[in-house]
Amino acid sequence: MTNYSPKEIESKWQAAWENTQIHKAIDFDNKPKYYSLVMFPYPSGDLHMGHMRVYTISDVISRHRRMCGFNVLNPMGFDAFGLPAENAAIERKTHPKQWTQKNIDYMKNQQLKRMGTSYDWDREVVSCNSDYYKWTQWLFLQFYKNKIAYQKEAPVNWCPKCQTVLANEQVEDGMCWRHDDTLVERKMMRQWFLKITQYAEELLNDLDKLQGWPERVKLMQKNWIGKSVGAELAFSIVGHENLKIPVFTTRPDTAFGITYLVVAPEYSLISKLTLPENKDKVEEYIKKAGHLTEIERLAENKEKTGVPLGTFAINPFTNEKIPIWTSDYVVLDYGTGAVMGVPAHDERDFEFAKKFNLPIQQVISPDGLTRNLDEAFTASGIMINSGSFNGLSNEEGKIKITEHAAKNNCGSFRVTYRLRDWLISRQRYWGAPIPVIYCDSCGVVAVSENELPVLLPEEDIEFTGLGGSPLLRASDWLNTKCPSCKKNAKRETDTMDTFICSSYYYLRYADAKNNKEAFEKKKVNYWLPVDQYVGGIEHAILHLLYSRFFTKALRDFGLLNFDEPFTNLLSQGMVTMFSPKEGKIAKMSKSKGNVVGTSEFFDQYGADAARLFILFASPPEQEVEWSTQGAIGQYRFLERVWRLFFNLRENTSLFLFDKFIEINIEEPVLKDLYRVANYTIKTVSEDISKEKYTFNTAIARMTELVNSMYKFIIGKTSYNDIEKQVLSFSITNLLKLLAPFAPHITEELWERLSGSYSVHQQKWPTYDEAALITDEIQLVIQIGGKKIDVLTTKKGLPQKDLEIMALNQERVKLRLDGKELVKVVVVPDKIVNIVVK
RNA sequence: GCCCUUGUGGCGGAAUGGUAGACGCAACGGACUUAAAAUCCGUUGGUUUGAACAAAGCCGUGCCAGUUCGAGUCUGGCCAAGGGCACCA
Repeated sequence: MTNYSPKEIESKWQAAWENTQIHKAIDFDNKPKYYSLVMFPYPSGDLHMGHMRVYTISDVISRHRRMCGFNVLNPMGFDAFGLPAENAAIERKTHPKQWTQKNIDYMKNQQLKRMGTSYDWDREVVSCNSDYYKWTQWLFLQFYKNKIAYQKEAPVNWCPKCQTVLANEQVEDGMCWRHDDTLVERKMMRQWFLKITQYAEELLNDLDKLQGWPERVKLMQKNWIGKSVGAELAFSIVGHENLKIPVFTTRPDTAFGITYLVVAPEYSLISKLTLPENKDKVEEYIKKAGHLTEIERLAENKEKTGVPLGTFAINPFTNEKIPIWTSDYVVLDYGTGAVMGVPAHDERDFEFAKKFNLPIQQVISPDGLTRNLDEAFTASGIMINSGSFNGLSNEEGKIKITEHAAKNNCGSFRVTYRLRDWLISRQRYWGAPIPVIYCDSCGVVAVSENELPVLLPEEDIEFTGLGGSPLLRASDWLNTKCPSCKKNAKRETDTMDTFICSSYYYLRYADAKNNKEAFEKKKVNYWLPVDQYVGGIEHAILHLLYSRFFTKALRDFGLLNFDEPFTNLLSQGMVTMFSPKEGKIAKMSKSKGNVVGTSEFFDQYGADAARLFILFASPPEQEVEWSTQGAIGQYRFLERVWRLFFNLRENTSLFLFDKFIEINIEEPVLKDLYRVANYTIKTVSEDISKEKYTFNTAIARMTELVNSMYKFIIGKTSYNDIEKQVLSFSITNLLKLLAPFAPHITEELWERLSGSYSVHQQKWPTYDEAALITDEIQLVIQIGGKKIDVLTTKKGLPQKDLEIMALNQERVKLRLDGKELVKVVVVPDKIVNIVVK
């Protein structure tokens, strides 16, 4: 017997798989297709055990589905544009491209392949290569043509560390998502946006179609989209007969209680609406508000501030003059950028009115009475002080008031979303250039499709990190001719958010080498949607929302035929470990100083053991704490499998055997082993299915089978024919069941067992239903629901017999003495519960 | 503040409303060995009675109620931890 040497066999089989191309996905194959996808990584340079998890989960699924007879697409690529490469360039004076390429080579060959993953590398995509970003740019042009990409001047989030603007989704608690210590600043800038809000309703509604998504992810998206139903009311302005201020409200029922209006400091009409004598104060206020960081503006207990503009509006319901104010508690890009102030029934308005002594008019009451309010009354109630609407419930009032406003031309029903348009320009070099040219005579002109790609200039670029994007100084590149009038013009220097690249990579995999189009429609419609997507919860909104939006927009452009890109989603939990820096268990990451590298462990114990541990230690959605001790435990399990195999081969001339045993097995211990083997096939198959994905219990069941086999063979050196069959059956099927989890050791043992290649091309086993039937059961006897005794009896006895048997047990009799028997509940073959008084 | 999720041994975690703690880690004991490591076989929730390595009892799934013959599992309330949103009108 040789020793189990993972290092040797793992590299041997990795080479064999590559040479024989057994993981190739075939376009339009006869077998049913299965698209298994894992979120492609950013090539940061070094994967650690924390990264292993997602690839392992996805690989187990891919390998299992192949054995089940699917034509599996399991691709891999790199999300290769982005800031770290550029920052590395600034620090180390290398080019971002070289840095990125070096990292990709290392991750691909030294890490992903060594883990035993089964990717079809022929379909690799690298988003920073021009044969990929050409299509990123082409898609941008489609968005532009369809008026979904547009420019606007807007208050944007600026990260001083990234030196660029960020999308809303990329700001967390007022901090940059990449720098949780860096406050995002607010700036007014002219920027490129994608009109994701046009799809808000569909993005929300189609969440219901995503039966295979975790509820929490759908809920997060729902909250992010943030639909509110209400009304828009328009207010005339005293002295400006042709102007109106529209406001959005969810409480039109409180219209009679409006005592003022507030507009955002950035509101476009603000200077027009400001009286000369208020001008200085208002301008000063606007300036101050503009300088606040997001966190200061949103601070929870921040006292309300604001100044009056001096002009008045008319409340169309009461015909009263109400003052117009500006305050930073109103944000420009939600609703209409203006709100109606109803202090009696809104906490924020109440606070504002108290501070500035504005009138408070109660119009909703729980009991119909008016009283002095100490705080805003925000609950439901009856309408009062509301003219002809008095006495209505406020819910009815919402409808009646809006209808009334519509009739009088000062309002309508309206729905608003919290979702904002996606800001996609970035003031950085290492991204796909936005294919647009600025011409003094023609204005904004799109680069024509046959001029693509707009290549990133690579020569003579200096990375200093100062003075904005290096593209601003690449004069040969920057200065160009206008596509329409041929006069001198300048290129757009902003590049695209890298989330654009990752919003369609899963489509490109279907046709990765196509140099004529982004993808052939037929191929995309064949492979997509993705059957199983695996990735981290951190993309619950970001990448997953953007990709859903892309799919819907591309469908509307006629490029594909489906509504949702990812049918099933598995959000795996993070890998944690004790961090000495934080003094607690934390997500494994370089910055927290708690990473465990892959190479050392692979060298000593093998990728198979690492894969098993990471799957075994907890269910996939939960966190898992890395423990090298625990992983060694799985290495020991593999050694046990290895030794068991050679022990049996020496003593029983083990052979490939996967037929069911038809004759009745007499020997009870052997019969039980056969039952356990079949039970293992059943449960592992269930645990690995998409309804469960409980790889931890699947591995536990296989461990139990191995333990049972050890118990069976202990002290035995010779075996009869039927024993040889049962043992061969158990080993043959164990190797197949274990193959997706531990692909190398099973391949090696399979070759030794069968002399053939490959275990990964075997059919997934089925189990012998008859073997699972036992003729004895454990009957539990309870008194008042508490376990008293357990009897082993024949299966299928009548209820009455079980009851008599239970009542005759000594331990039962002892306890029933002097008590009154109320009733006996019998669950056949399971339990007898005796109820006493 | 609003919404969601999770609370089970020393630890990670198992349990279609029916024997709580599968499987693994750690710990301990035995066999093998000159010895150690490795391996194989066991023990391991707490507690009480008992001379006992015999045997038996009681308690136990965050806390308090409820439904049920029976609750880790279902319902309501509370506590704690984690996550999402947040001056969104």
